[in-house]
Amino acid sequence: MNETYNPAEIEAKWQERWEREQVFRAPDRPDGEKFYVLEMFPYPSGDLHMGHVRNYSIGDVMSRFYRMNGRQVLHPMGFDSFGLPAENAAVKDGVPPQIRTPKNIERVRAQMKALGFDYDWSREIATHTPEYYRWNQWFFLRMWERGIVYRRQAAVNWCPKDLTVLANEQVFDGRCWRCDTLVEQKSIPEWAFRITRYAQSLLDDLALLKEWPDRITTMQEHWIGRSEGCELDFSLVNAAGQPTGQTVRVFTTRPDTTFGCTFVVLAPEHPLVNQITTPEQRADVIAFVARMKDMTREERLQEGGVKEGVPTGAYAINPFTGEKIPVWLANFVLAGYGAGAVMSVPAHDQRDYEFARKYGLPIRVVIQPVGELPADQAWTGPGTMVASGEFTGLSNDEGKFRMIDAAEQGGFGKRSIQWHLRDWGFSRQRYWGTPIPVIHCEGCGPVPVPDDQLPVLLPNITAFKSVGDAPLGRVPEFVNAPCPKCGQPARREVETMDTFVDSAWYYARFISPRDDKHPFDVEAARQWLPIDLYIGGPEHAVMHLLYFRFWHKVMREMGLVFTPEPAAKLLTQGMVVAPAYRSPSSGKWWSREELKDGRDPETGEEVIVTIEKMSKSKRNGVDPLAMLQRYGADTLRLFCLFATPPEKDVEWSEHGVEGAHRFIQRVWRLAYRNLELARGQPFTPVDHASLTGAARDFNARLHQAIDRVTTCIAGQQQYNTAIAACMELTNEAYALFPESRGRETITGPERALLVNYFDVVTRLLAPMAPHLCEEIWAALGRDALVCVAPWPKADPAALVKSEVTYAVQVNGKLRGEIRVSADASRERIEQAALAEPAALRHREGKEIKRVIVVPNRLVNIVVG
RNA sequence: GCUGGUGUGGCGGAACUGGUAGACGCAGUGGACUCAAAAUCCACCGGUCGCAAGGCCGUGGGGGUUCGAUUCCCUCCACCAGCACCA
Repeated sequence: MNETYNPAEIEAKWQERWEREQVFRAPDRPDGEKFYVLEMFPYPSGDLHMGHVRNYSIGDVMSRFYRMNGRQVLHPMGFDSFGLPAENAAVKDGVPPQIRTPKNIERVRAQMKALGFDYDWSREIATHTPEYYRWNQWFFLRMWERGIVYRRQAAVNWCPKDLTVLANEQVFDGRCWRCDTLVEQKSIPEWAFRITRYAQSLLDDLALLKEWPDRITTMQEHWIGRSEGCELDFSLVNAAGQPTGQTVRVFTTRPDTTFGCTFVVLAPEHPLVNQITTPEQRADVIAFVARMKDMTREERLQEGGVKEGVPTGAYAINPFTGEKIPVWLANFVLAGYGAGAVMSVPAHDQRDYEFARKYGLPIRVVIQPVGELPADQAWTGPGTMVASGEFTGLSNDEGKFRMIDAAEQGGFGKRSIQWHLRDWGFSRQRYWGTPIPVIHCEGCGPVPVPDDQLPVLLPNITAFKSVGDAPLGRVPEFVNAPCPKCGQPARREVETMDTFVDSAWYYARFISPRDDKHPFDVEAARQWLPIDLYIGGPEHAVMHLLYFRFWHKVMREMGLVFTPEPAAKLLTQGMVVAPAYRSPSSGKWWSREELKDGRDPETGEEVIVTIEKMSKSKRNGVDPLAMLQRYGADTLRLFCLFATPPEKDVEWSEHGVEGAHRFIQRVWRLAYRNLELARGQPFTPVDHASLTGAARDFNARLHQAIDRVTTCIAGQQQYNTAIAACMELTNEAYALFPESRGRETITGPERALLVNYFDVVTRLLAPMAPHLCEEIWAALGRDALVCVAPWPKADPAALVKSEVTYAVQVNGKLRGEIRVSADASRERIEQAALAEPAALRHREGKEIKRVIVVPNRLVNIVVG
């Protein structure tokens, strides 16, 4: 230990020793209480950003904390290394992904090591390697056998910039989740996972996720979107009322309002549109359908809720009233939901109401609320059924069930549940992903590649162009293959898998990452899973986290895992944000350095300052490597943890970093200055009862700090307050052992307290600032590493207070304080409070009505 | 519009189960050390009235329950996030 704190030197030293001694290596199977902590693995883009540093720092605290608490810890790391950015970069600069990716992984891994994270690197995986993706293919085949994989022709979300299909979850506000481009609709064949088969269990099991943030489970609940109701068939008739033999099926959650249904509306894409449109309406209908088709889904929904429609000229029979009602088309009816058709009840549905008012369609009230019907809008609440034939007089709740029963008996309807969740279309028209193990044969159709031919290797493409078809189709050696069934020449599937497939099960691969016979060791997985703590950003609330749960349920059915859910606890950490500067006229982003006196350097106009997530495009990023060089890993980590609780966004602050750095140096200086006194001394239990004065207070603080830090980390996961407790303790140590105090005066129990302070503070801080603590720990003469030292335990005797401070209030207002011994009787406390001079002043001349004594807290004297 | 969340000093944030609001850090002010500066150490640091002792106000606004409310209830406001014509 040197006089000056030199992070570069000590951090490299300890990282090297940790690696040499393999201290973070997890056993194949845990032989005690286990703790599996996992951070969402990164896409290796080349350099870590601050968000990663924060995410991984949190995981590292938990991992190190539980290791010191005697758990068998599994804390692995890998790379989500397939994906578009590498491929898009290749189009730009010609460096193919298979060259770029391993280089990037090396850089990122080195950066992670420089930050001192305690990963078990022997378990590293990278999803772009055949050793990994062959198991994606293996799962694909198993899921095919189970009917979970299928091929469909569907209207898909197409990102024209990334040139690929996107699943529903991957579209935000009509834009691509990755590049923010407006998504188009396109009809092409694709592969899909039947995730909807698991909709009910994905929904039900949210209840098991008690340690997931509510907002994440709520978002999933909404996304899965279960809606209960019934389907009803409406027979079609012509204008003269003669049956055409066709029926249109609608879905409704409000069968109780059917007597008020005065028209039926189809989606413009509804398959019946062509057949039922009358000649008189044909021109209007064709124009309307064409106009809707030209609009993106986004535009169609965007129009501020303007309802538009056109009559088809056809009519339907309301199955309950027998009445002839018109059939319309409207923009607000979606082909993809329910039956693509609705029965419109304008009196009791706001959309239908607006539509009916606009086009002069009849509005018929069939549910009477307790009070008045609202004016100028639909009544969508509960009530009594009126004008509803035999159901009149029932509550609408009961009517709902009776009418479904009637419809089922009449053969024109049935109970039905609709879901917002769609199947997961996972084929991607790109190169850098897992090849889909299928061969298309003219005679046999799509044929799965047999297991013994796995992996289907990704061919080595080196020339990239930006075109809208799958690049693998341009590699004849890859495409041409014999049909596994009939042996005739056939063509391989040229699309690749969505990279969310890779991340759907990687947590299980970490259990036995080198297994070349199975995706993972089932017995080891039984012991290691579920993940005890999963940490990542909330942006994956309904993409990754839904697929990940789905895949786990499939694996459970396959007998590979044994818990209903993959992760017991989820911690969603906030973003790292910083001020960003934008010109109001050009919309151009500037870095802080580029600004001239806070103004746009080109136009001189005042820039708009907003707090934004750190990003290259907004030019407000801070490079972790530069910070690492300037302050060291411990400071950087400590800042990320101290600034704010983990779920909140943390605003980057250079001042804040300096504060963290200052604290580290404060601990360092105190240690260095007292090294001679403390070296070679073991932790010495001190008899608290024998201590007096400042020494006694200090010992109490020391043990309180142990308590606080432990509950802050294990309980509420508030690392900011854990660190604050260490700072307070250090401030106390400075007060008791100031620099001015001669070393020779620190003897006996005081010397033991000094030693114990270092002994405890290095262990308490070790999960957060591990290198600093190793260095001081070693300087104290400890042989073993602090990262495997046992977590300190508070001495209960030191936590018991002999004297307690009571606040004295008069009518709830603080007036003074008294100190009484901890075992004082209620009467003694009351007496002392009544004698307190300040309180006395405030109640003189008034009658005491009541005295409230709250043990260990306060005395409130109520006067009148 | 719906759902969820948040609102505390100049700033980031603390506060157990209703019990002394503002821990800890940042910024700021003053002092010690220094030839000087930096670094460091110490002290002060919500507003307001007051020379002071001390008083009054104060956790988005208003109301309520309570001896006592940042915490519980009602209501309003602001901001953030997600979903959004889902029948």
